[in-house]
Amino acid sequence: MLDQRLLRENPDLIATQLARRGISLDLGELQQLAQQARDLGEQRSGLQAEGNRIGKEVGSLIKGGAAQGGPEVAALRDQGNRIKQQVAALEEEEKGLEARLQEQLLGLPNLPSALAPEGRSEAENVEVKRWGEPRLPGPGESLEEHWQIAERLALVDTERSVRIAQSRFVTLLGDGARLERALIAFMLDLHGRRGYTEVLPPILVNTASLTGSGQLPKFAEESFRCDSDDLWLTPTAEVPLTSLHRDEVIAADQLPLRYCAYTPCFRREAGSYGRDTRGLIRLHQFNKVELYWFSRPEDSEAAHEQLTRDAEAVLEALALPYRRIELCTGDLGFSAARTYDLEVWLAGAGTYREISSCSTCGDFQARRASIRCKEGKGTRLLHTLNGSGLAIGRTMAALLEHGQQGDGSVRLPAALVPYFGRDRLTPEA
RNA sequence: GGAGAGGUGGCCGAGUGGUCGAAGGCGCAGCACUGGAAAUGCUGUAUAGGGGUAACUCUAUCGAGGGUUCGAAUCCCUCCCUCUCCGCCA
Repeated sequence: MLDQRLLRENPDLIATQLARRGISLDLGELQQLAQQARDLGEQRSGLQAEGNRIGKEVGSLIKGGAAQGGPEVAALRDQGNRIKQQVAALEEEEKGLEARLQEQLLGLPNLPSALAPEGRSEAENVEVKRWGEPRLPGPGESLEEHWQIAERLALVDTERSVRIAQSRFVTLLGDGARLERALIAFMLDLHGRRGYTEVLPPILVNTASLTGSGQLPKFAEESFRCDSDDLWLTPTAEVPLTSLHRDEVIAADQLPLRYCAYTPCFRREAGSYGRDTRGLIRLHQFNKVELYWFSRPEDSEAAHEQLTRDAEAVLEALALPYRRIELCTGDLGFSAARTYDLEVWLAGAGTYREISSCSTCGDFQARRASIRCKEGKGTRLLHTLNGSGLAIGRTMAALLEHGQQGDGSVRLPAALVPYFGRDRLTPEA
C-alpha cells in the first residue's frame, strides 16, 4: 500500500512512478477523497473535544454539589446530546469515505524502485548474468523434456491425479516422491547453514494475511478459498511469513530477520488454460521453499542482492545452469519494487525457465501488514523481501532434463546423494 | 462440540461510571553518587492520526464491534482469542 502522506504531499511522484509500470491513473479522485476524509476527521475531532469538555464540566458541577437534575446540568446534558448526534453523523460519513479510500489504495501496486530498469513488458527485462554451461543436444542426440522422462521412469502419474483431484495436479510416485522430499530437505538444510531460521507455517491463511502481503483484494480469483471459514489456501509462503510479524514493532538491532519455509503452494492459475499443460511446470498445487527477510530500510538493497545470491546458491550447488534477469518496470509484480528472476536452463525444452523470483517490496507490505522497526525514538516501517529458494517441481524438471543419459537414466548432482541415497534414476528402479 | 476462567502499556499487575493514557512494580534510557562498577536516589519512558517552525496541542486506542450515559478500562449485547476440565481426534 502506498503512503497516504505521499499522496497528499507529492501526488505527481506517485503518478510518474506508476506510469513507469505502464499505469496511467488520475489521482484527482483519490486525492479528493483523502482530503474530504481528512477535513471530516478534523471537524469530528473538534466536536469530540467539545463533548469531552462538557462531560468534564458536568462531572465537576456534580462534585461541587449541583443537583443531578439541576438547570445547569440539564443544559449541558442537552448540549452533549446534540454534539453526540453530530459526531455520529460525521463518523458515519467519514467511515464511508475511509472505506472507499482504503479500497482504492489497497488496489494500487507498489512504486518501482529507482533502480528498476524502464520497460513495458517482459521483452524489455534485462539479463544480468549467466552461470554454468547450458546443455545442448550432441550430434544426433535428442533431449527429452522432463515430463517425458518423468513418465518413462514412472516418477509421476498425471492421469490418476485427475481422478483424485483435477487437471493441473500431479501425483509423485516412488523415486519421484522421494526426490521431491530430498530436494525440500536439501534446500532447507542449505539455507539453514546460511543463517536462515526454518519455519513451517500454516498453509491456510486468513484474509488479513493475504491483504498484508498484497494478494488481496486485487487477486482474489487467483487463490483457493475455504468459503465457510475466512481461510484461504496459501499461494506462496510469502503470505504466512509476512504475517509472522504482522502488527509488530521489532527492535532494529534484531534485524535482519531471515526465514526460510517449505510449503505447498496453491494457485488457481486462472486464465492460463492451455499453457504448460504437461509436466511439473504449472500446477494448482506445487511445493516451494521460500526465503524471506525483514530488513532495516537502509539495508534492503544489499539484502536483495544477498537474498538473490542465497537462491542462486541452490542452483549452483545442484550444478544447474541459470541466468539472472532483472525485471523491467512494466513486468514487476504487484508488491515488488524491484525483482530479479532466476531462470534455470531446461535442456530438453531448450529454454531458460523461471525458477525463482527475488523481490524487494520496500515498505509496501510492511505498511499493509503494519510491521515496524524501532531504533531510538519513534518507529518506522521496515522493509520486506522475498524469493523462492527454490520452486521444487521446476527444480526437479531441470534436474531430469539436465541429467538425462543416453541409456535412459538420469544422473543426479553429488550434493543430492546424501538426501536421495543414489546418484542416478534408472528405468528399472 | 460441552462446562468454567480470563484478555489492561515492552513485561507483571491495580483500577469505586467523572481530570484515567491509566496506580505500583519490573525492564529500559538519562543524570547523581563511584577510581570503575554493583547497590541506591532522582528524572524520563505507549502507539496512530490531525494542527503548529517549535514548545506544544487536539482526537482515538485498556481483545474487536455495537449499545446505555452529559461522561465507560469500569455497565449491557455480540463476536474473536487464550487458559483449565470433559468429549472427539492424527
